[in-house]
Amino acid sequence: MTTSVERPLRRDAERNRQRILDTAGELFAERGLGVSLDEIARHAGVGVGTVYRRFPDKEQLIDALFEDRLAEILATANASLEIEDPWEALAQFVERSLELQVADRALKELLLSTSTAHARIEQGRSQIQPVVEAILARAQAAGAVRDDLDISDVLLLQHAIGEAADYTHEVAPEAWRRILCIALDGLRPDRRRPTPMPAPPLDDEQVDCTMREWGQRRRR
Amino acid sequence: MTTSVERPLRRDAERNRQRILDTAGELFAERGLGVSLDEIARHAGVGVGTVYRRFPDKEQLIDALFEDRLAEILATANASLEIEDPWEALAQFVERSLELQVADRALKELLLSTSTAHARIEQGRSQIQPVVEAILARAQAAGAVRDDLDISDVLLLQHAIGEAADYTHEVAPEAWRRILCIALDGLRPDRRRPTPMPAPPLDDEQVDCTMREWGQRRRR
DNA sequence: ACAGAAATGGAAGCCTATTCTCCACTTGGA
DNA sequence: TCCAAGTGGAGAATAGGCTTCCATTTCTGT
Repeated sequence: MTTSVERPLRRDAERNRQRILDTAGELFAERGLGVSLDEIARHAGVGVGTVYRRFPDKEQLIDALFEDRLAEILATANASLEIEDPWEALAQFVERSLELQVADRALKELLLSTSTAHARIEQGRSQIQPVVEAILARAQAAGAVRDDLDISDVLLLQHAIGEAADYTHEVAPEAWRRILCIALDGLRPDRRRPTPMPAPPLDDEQVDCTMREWGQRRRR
Repeated sequence: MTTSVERPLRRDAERNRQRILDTAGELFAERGLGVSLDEIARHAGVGVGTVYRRFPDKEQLIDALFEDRLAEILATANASLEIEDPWEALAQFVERSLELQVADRALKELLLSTSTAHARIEQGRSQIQPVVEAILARAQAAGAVRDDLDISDVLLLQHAIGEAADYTHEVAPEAWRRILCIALDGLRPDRRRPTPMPAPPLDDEQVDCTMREWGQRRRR
């Protein structure tokens, strides 16, 4: 290998590299992995050429960015495993993990799809799975969750609720918590009263806005 | 108006028109409103020109197709309103409406977004809303549903579960029923036992396939 | 202060995909 | 038989993405 000696970047280059990483992080978070490199460059105040000089292609930029975001979810899962109440552990994990996904659209996309292009991210995900399994198993053993619940249901619920969050994101950024509340209530083996809703419902105008906004986004 | 006399189409033209409508219906159902007119023409075995001769643009083709599909949902809602048990009425409506949406991706897209381009469809949707409101109000009056539930939650739940259905569609087309089951259990004001799940969970391999497949679809 | 290596910007080339137009040709049916 | 109605599909127009290239600018060590 001729590139084995890593010579440090020139100071301005290092600054630009960081700028690109930061900007890409923000744009991906806001609008998903679809954002073009042209746009990232523009927002970062550099030329496209500069982006390509640092990151051979889009995939590698993404890898560089999201490795540690996945670690965050893993940490969340582990933290939940420490919570004494087995039900609280599960509920907290789902809620916290959804919060992260809602705050970062690209993270959600990476979490829910597999691609051979992102080996390192793939690996991050495979570390999370067993922890979630443990959280679920414990809750089930304690009789805190319906016992026909499967780990795949947890994944699907996250996808479903995450999508609802996207839907209302611009208009009522907390509305997804209502759906989560309903879903969590549905996970309990028995229940006397509904859990109080953590957010107000959408009014007619908000529903209108949401649908109009969604229509426009689709059209793009 | 010079076009007031509607002269009938030549027989071959009428046959082609129907072919286009049928094919478009199938393709839209399968892959959503994103399908191109070129593709519709190819599948219908006609030239693009023929499509444009019959339908000035894509919007009008869509309008022509989906007016009666919306009527179907309206009929479903009205039918549910006839059901004696107020809880069953709500549950059946949500389930049946989701079944229609799962079977037709384009229908789902139209149902959840607003666009000035589709006035007639817009109008169809506005007829459905009050019926759903009535179904919900009745269930609430009977104490069959948690009373902090709002009509907007029903919409959001449909969006969420419909999306989950899309996610697993290729691999486990019935999996969404599990999520619906959980959500419906979450809507009840109290509950001693979980409702039995209506479908088996996904196994590891199915989860893998789902995620891989989803990753590929996104990339397009 | 200067040489020269490193880094830069962004126009340009090259994709792929879409919607929609146009017209030489074919076909149905009075 | 004849001609208005109908047809197919090449291609214009538009849009948007990724990637390359190189004349120019900026840094850094001496």
